[in-house]
Amino acid sequence: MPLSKPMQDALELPICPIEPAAHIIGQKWTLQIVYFLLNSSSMRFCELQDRLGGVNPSTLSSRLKMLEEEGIVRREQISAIPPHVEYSLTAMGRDLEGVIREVTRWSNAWLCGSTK
Amino acid sequence: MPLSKPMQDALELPICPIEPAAHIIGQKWTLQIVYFLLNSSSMRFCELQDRLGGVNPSTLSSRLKMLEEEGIVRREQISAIPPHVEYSLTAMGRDLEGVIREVTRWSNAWLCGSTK
DNA sequence: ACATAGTACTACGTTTAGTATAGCATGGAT
DNA sequence: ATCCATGCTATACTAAACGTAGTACTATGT
Repeated sequence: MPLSKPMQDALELPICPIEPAAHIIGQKWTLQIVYFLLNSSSMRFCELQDRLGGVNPSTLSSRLKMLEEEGIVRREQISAIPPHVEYSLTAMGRDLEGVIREVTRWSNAWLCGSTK
Repeated sequence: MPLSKPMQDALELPICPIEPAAHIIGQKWTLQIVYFLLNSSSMRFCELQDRLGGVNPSTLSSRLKMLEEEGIVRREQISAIPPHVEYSLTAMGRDLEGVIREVTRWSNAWLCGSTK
């Protein structure tokens, strides 16, 4: 049954419950970044840059900053020699595994479908 | 030495299997459009516009066109009176339900967590 | 006949997001 | 001192999304 909304729709159009998530996921590179971090526990900036195949470093930088602010990615300065930075997923980020799994399934079924 | 790049790295960078899906999903409004169409079997242009809360009609138009080309959305001209257009999901689009379900779960767990 | 309203858009000009390319800062190694 | 690697930032450009307005069609009211 399609959700029919009576009279109060102007005031409170049924809020789309995925809107805040869509705001994060619906940005370029977010899903791919999470995908790679899920598979490798931690990665460096340049490593991500290589894997993502041609993302521009400004975009990657701001995307990682946003994901850190949202609590999805953790940034750690490693003071070893040579010092560097490692990015990994928080619990919140790791919990996106279900989303990634479903996206992968759908992608394999309908987009990369030739090898099903 | 960190990963030195011989000559064949272009050949064997593990391709990200969600890239084609991310290209579709990682565009503004796509997830919300699919969410609403999953819940209502078919919707009109203006109805989507209202529910999405302030999407610009050019963007909605091009997004629907893209989704139709990808095989996710079906567009039907209804020749009743008054004539209008109805948008609905194809089988490919309906199969995104698992993705939407996981996104909803994650969103409720971490973003809208206070309520529900 | 003419204006008004609903539906589904398109057109125009502006802002924001993302891009290509280059360069900077730090810390070894040579 | 010079070179390289890492992790970015800076600059200038293009593409995506935006707000607002308007068009084309049909129907309905005056």
